[in-house]
Amino acid sequence: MDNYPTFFSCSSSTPPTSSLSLNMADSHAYNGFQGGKANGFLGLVSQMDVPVSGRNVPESGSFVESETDVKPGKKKGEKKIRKPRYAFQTRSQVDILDDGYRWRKYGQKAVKNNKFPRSYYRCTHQGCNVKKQVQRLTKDEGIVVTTYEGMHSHPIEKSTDNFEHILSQMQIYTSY
DNA sequence: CGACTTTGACCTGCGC
DNA sequence: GCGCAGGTCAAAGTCG
Repeated sequence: MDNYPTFFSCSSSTPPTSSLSLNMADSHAYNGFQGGKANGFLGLVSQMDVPVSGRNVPESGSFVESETDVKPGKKKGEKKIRKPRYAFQTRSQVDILDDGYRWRKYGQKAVKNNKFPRSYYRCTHQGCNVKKQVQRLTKDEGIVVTTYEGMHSHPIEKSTDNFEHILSQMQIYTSY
């Protein structure tokens, strides 16, 4: 289901912010994530409050907050913990967006209605349970959708120069 | 040799 | 209940 209830709050015609100061590398940036109260973060919206009737084709816009079920059922009787999930699109030639953290790939799946496989990564930092999915759009193979799940519980591991470059690309894309 | 990727199998949820 | 699709596991392979 590539149409998990995402909706893109920022349309291409209305760039949400002119000065995108997204800094996932810093721990205080988590607050913006966790609270979901966008602090100028690309019109971050909470998915749960929105009735999803019908599908929203991700044509434009770039950021989404949604929730996901974690724990497929490895441990029975365990409560389902829902972790917030944050997806954004970037225009990039490469799938691997180096955001400064170290990721280990743990799976890859072909998804329906998409000729590109989706890759699953997990943060390798001990005790850090953050996951991300990387997927390219069939519709526009220049766009990579990265979905983050969970919060990093540790500082970034290397320079974010590269990530800032990515961010600048996001900016370019969202302002189109 | 350790860290990481690859890849098929397995599990679970969901729609019919 | 069945089948499909998404998500995860884990063994084997690869690389520095």
